[in-house]
Amino acid sequence: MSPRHTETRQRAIEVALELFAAQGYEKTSLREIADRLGITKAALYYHFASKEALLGAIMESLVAPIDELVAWIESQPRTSETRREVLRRLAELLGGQWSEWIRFAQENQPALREHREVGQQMQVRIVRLFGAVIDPQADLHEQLRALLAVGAVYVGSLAPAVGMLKPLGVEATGQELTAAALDVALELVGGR
Amino acid sequence: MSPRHTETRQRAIEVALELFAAQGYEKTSLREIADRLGITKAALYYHFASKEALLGAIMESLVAPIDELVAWIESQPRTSETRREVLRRLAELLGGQWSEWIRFAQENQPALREHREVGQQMQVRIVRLFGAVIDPQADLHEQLRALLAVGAVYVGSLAPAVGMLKPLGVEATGQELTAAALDVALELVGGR
DNA sequence: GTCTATAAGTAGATAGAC
DNA sequence: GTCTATCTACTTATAGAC
Repeated sequence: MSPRHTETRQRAIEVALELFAAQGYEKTSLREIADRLGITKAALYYHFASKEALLGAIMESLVAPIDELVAWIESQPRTSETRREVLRRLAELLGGQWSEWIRFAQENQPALREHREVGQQMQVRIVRLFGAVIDPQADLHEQLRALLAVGAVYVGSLAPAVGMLKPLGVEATGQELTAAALDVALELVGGR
Repeated sequence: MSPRHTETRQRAIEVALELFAAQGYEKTSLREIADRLGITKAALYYHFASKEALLGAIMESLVAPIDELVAWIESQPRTSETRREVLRRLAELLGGQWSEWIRFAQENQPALREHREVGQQMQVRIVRLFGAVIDPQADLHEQLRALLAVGAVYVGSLAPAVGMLKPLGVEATGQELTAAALDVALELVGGR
């Protein structure tokens, strides 16, 4: 059992998230993380029993805000207006505090899949999030539109991060794209 | 210079693509690839000067069909109907022969980014593909709708592969989702 | 074209002092 | 909590025989 709330431990989680997102999980060595923290590899092992444990700690810290949103969602009535509000909040989050995690998850799917408990924990959240937008009573076509609505919000938050806009000659800020994506998403679940 | 068209070389490319897509580039060792081929590591080095060269060879084999589509696109007049046809062909390809590559690229972004020539080669194609759907004369909002249209097709091809459908209780085949995604995409570029 | 053998490096992880 | 030192288990890559 390692200490849960030390300063170094917290910094390690932040640094590791950043490096994992930038270079990938496999490519990032514990030595590199330790160097950035100004400590040694061995010291890092005081805080985390293994590299995988460090990955787990990152997930824990990221899963908390997701749980809040999911809890709020599931406390709401399953109306069309709730679905629209979910999309709004999702767009907000994906463009904001989650953007780093999205990059991280996007670039480390193999690692997350390998470490099962860690990865499935996340999968469950995502499924519940999607579940809040998809009406189980609706017909297939409408369900798929809802699925794609979430996809649109996702793509809208992803494209600017990937630097897809400028090479295309599209003069838009990330915010503009996110807003446009939300428009499209709302339209898709709006019953058209 | 290694031989370009030997049997073993071709099989190596296929096996490597499969393993890289399944486990990630870093996690897959040359020993593992060699074992699957029934040869030794050193023999593999006869065909590819390095691990990175093997990655490059994979890209080469995948880039060819993309170039064909892009060439066709750019030979067509820039009409609204062309854009719609591009989306149709894109959906077809993403659901078919490209699906393995998409998975591969999706899961190996860090590796592809690191090996510059290899990764940017691909980036160029993608930009040209998007460029065929986005009308440079249109206003920003319409451009973003086109961007999201491609995103929808992409998500439509991705979701079934990721196994996102069943956990959500959505009873659809990959084909149905791909078709629905195409519907949505066409709607998005259809002038609302 | 494929092999054996081995070089040279780096990873994750541990022991034990301070 | 952090250190030095070390272990083991790989990895990519090369040299040279067959």
